Amino acid sequence: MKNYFNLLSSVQIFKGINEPELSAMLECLGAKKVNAAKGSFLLLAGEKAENVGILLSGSLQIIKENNEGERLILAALEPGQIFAEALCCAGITESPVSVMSTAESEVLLLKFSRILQSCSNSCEFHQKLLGNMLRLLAEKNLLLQGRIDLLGKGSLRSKVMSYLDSFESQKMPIRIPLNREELADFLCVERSALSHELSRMKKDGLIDYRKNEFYIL
Amino acid sequence: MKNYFNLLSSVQIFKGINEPELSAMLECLGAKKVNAAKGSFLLLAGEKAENVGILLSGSLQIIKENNEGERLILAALEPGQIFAEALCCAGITESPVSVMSTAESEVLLLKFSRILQSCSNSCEFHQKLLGNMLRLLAEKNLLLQGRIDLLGKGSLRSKVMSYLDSFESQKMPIRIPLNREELADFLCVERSALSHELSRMKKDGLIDYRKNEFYIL
DNA sequence: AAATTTCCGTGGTAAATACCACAGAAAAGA
DNA sequence: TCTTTTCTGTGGTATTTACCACGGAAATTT
Repeated sequence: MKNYFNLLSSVQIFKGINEPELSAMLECLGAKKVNAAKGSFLLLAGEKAENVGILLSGSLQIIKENNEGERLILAALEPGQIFAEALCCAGITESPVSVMSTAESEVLLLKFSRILQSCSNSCEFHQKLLGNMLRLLAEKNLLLQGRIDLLGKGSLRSKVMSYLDSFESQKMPIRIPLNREELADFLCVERSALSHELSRMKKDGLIDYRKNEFYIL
Repeated sequence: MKNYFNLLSSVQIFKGINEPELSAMLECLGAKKVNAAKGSFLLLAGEKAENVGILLSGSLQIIKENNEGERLILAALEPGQIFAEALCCAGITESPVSVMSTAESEVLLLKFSRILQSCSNSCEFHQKLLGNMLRLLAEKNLLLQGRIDLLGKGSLRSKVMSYLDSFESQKMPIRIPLNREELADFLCVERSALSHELSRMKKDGLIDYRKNEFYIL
């Protein structure tokens, strides 16, 4: 497990916990490393999530199938990210989503019940762990809230402005990390409709842009 | 404080904690009851939230002002509901929202730092409290996620269907708790556009409804 | 460099939704 | 009961967005 220390120490859920403590904790938490072949599932919709997962290597997708059988990709996970934490914390008995490995992946599973209960060794870092967990959930909460604000905007134009405003703290050539198609997906609109609106906004003197460098005027 | 025991025991954050334990915990948590006059603010945008609030009586609104100075009401709280928990847990130093009392209100404030640290009395119910907190945040998380799914739907028709589907476990006359205007707000569309689409859906044989009783056909 | 692929803007049309106005139904009050 | 107010549906028009098709720019590959 030690070869993953660098990665694990960068995982938000273990923030502020250093190596010797971490090793003890992993023991406490019933950590189990599993390998997932490409195309295999770490969690199926309908199951109960008993473990919080940490992706060590490879890649995962969080997938939701609607009643028409269409697969919607809710998120693509990279190494270091965690999954199923909200399901565990909420005690959901029938997961609405599945987790699929999209490559040969290594995953660390932590028993959620052990996260909650202070372990028999009563290791002093449970508190830190719980604080981290709270912070993670709360941050995601605020992130989701922001996304709802944005999606609730009536017009495509205000969605774009909201999106750009979310970078407000930074200096002006705003370099957005999404290409047009990804931005359109994020704003839940058509790519070409987005392009149309962007050029209208440029014509109206609201913004300027070249590829993914934007300026609010 | 005792006169609020019935209310407090129904507050999710105290679920599973009975009266004698609760009294001790409130001490632990530095609970402080404050009265808020109508129109006064319990938290201002830009401040740091240090306390988790529980509304005992009266009513509160969570308000966000955008850069055009328009006030958007994010939520209206009723007695028994809590607020500022996500801000506290995420350690946000500049709240993006304000909390205003819209009536003569009584509020219980709990120091967040005390929630996190196991208190000197090391009362055994901190663990339960933390578990409740995790659950609350996670449930809200999933709720928000569902709302994003819905808002991301392209058409008004699929928004309506998503909304109705969310009641799927229940038997058929689905009684929705919102009137047309509120439903329109929730779906982020115009009320009259919603009415138009509803009657089209009825004409197309997808649904039937009378006032707020709906049937999926 | 040439060829291929991906990305992006644009025109035009169809469809969806917003917006306005109004009227009847239902609910609340007097 | 009568009045008043709120809620809901509907018609009509304006606006917005989706959708399709295409071509040029930029990046990638050969």
